Formats: sequence, C-alpha cells, structure tokens
Amino acid sequence: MADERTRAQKSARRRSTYHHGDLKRALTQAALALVAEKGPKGFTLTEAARRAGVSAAAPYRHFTDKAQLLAAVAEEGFIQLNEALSAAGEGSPDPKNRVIELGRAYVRWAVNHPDYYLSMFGTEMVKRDHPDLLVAGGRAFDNLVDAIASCLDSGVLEGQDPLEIAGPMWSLVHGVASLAIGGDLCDVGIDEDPEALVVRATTEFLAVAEPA
Amino acid sequence: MADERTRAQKSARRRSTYHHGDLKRALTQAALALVAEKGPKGFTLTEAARRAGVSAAAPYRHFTDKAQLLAAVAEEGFIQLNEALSAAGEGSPDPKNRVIELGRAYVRWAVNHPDYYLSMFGTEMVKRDHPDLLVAGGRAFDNLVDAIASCLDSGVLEGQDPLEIAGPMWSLVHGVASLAIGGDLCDVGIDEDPEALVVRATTEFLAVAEPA
DNA sequence: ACCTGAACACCGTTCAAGT
DNA sequence: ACCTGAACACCGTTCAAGT
Repeated sequence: MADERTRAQKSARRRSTYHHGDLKRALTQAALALVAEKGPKGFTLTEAARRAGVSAAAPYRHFTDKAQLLAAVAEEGFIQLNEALSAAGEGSPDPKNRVIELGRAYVRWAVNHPDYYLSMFGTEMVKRDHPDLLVAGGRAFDNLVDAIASCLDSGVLEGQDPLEIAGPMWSLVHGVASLAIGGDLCDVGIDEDPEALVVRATTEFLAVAEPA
Repeated sequence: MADERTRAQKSARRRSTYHHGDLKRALTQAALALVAEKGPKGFTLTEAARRAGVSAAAPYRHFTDKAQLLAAVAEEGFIQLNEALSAAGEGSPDPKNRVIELGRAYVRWAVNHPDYYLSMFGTEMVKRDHPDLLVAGGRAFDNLVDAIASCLDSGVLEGQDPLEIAGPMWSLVHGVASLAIGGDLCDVGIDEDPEALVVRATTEFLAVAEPA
C-alpha cells in the first residue's frame, strides 16, 4: 500500500518493523549469518525469520520450505568459492601450476568457511531440487576443468577428456577439505597443514599425466 | 500393568515389551534401522524409543543425548567398514594391488551404505566427543596404513612415513565416496562408475611413488 | 500481495513419580 | 535401577484472517 511504500523508501530512518521491500533478501542474509555462527545444523527457519523481524510463517511467502532457504545459502557459498578460485587461477599463469593453486585455494576457502562448505555438501537438502545451485556449483567446477584443458592444449599433460582428470582431482581436493573440516585427518594422526597436503598430493598426481 | 507383564514374558518366549534386559541394544538396533531407512537426517530419538517400545524419556537412562546414540550407529558403521576392508585386503596378496583394492572396497561399501557413511562423516555429532568412535575409525584406517607400509617395506613404493601416502590416499578415496553419494559427480557430468574412477585414480597416484 | 496469529503435529530434554 | 507421564521450550508448516 501507499503507506508501505513510504516506509520502504525511508528505510534508513524507519527500519523494517513492517517488513516491506525485500524480505527475501533479508531472510537470506539472516540465514547466512546464522549458518556462519552456528553451522548448517543450528540453522533454523524460525530464527531466521525472527532476525528478519517477521513472523515464523512469513518466509513461506518467499521460499517453499526450509530447504530452499538453505539452498540459497549454499548458492551464495558456491558463488564465493567460484570467486576465490577465479582469483587464484588468474594469479597463476602457468597452466599446471594453476591447477595446483586451484586445489590450494579450494581447500583454503573450505577450511576458512566450514559452515558454508557444509551447507554446500551436507545432506540437509538435495541439490537436484535446486537448479540454481547446480549452475553455481558447475561454474565453480569449471575453473578446474578449464585449467586442466589448458594443460592438455599446451601439452603439459596428456589425456583426452579434461573430465577424466578433473574427476579424480576434485575428489582429492574435496576429500582433503572435507576430512580437514571434520577433524578426521587430525584424529588419525595426520597433522600436516591441509593446504600443504593438497599441494603435495595434487603435484604428485599431476606428475603421472606428464608426457614422457 | 499385569497385562503388559504377561505380554512381555511370552512374545516369542521372552522378548521385551517390558524393555528390561538390554534396552540399550534395542535402541541401537532401532537407530540402525531408522538410519538405514530414512538417513541420519530423518533419524529421531523419539521414534527410536517408540520402535523399542519405550517412552521418549527412557533412552536417557542409557545415552546422555541423541548424539551419543547416533555415535553408536556410526561406530557400528566403522566396524562394518573395517570388516569390508579387511576382507578386501586379505583377498589381495600383492601389496600395491591391495592398496588399490582397499580403495575400491571403501568406495563400494560407502556407496552401498550411504546412510551409514553419512552418519560416520556427517555433522550431526563431533567425533572427538566419542572415544569409541575414534578407535573404530582408526582401526578401519589402519587397513590402509598397513597396506602402504607393506609397499614401502617391500620396496614397491618409495617413501618414509606411510602416513604421508595414506593421507592423500584416504582423501582421494573419501572424496570419491562422498561426491558419489551426494550425486555431485553426476551433477557435473561425470558418469563414470565411482569404483572404476577410484581404481583408476589410485593406480595413477601410486605410480608416482614407484622407484625409478 | 504480503504478513500475522493461532493452531497442529511433532522434536529433544528434564524431572518428579512410580515399580 | 529403570521406566513412565507430564511438562517445557522449541521446531516446521498450514491456514484463516487481517492490511
């Protein structure tokens, strides 16, 4: 209504007791903060609504359910991861070195943002149900595929399909990130820094595909 | 009441409508079934109690909280994984081949028991808080370490500490298992069978550490 | 169109009380 | 010692009703 319009426009003064403009964005922001604070496990739709200043039922005007709000968080995670990877890739002109640096940047980002990472690869929702999430995830993955393709093109690595190398490589990198976040490496007595470990492992792994 | 008592004593001779004997075991069994049916996410302490035929408060006589019951499930998972790995190891006398077969068996077990696997590596509880879990996990991991140590001893692989190879190797194998279960590999267009992928990847990885 | 309020069917957990 | 019953403080979700 007219009243609401005004309120929204001077939000700097009036705030949002009346939840005007983009509650959707406010909820996503609140969800992001909550996941960062308490992890994806402690994230609650009700509390996200509370922080956004609306009733517990309000979110259902913008998200079909809790999982969809969590998917929005995960999507933001993939976007940020993608940015971290792009930056790392641009900083490493040499194609093979770039692949290694992508691995390092991936693990670094994951370890520094464990809650995001868990929301991206946890089981609270099924990616398949959230197309935007698949797109964002695919974009992040493409950094790796492109770098490997460069290696193949320039003859630094041998192989046909870059995916044949990208699969194992992603598995390795995700495995390190995942086990590091879970504390599992430490639990079995591996105290090596995860970044160092992934650099060592990817370097060795890539050595195999080198031309003779 | 008296009625219930009678029921307890017969139901196949003795049974446990009266829940006496080992409710702890009954709860663990119920939890196992629930996790297998609905995944660790859908697992509920209340329903585990319901299936065991007791009130929602009863479990607290045997477990401090929900996480501890889930830890019992995860521990059982590690025990079964350990058995699968031991069997695979014994079937492969050649040391290097044994390492590869351990990777294959690991991924196979994980893909065939995704709910167990998720309860073992999910975030519903912190392993650190459950010593038995660390022990069981360590035992499973030792299969890999021992096999790698055999390779070093027999000179099939070069290196100092088996953990230096076991770390990347576990990361790789866990990464494949984890991404396969989550459907992430398929999502980015990698349709290769996870077992085949892990065999290929570990074989290549081990080739690097071969003596010249 | 967007939000509230009240309601429903659940949870995990605690605690007095029973046997 | 082990379990129940009732209670508490939450959830996610739905739906009529307000503006």
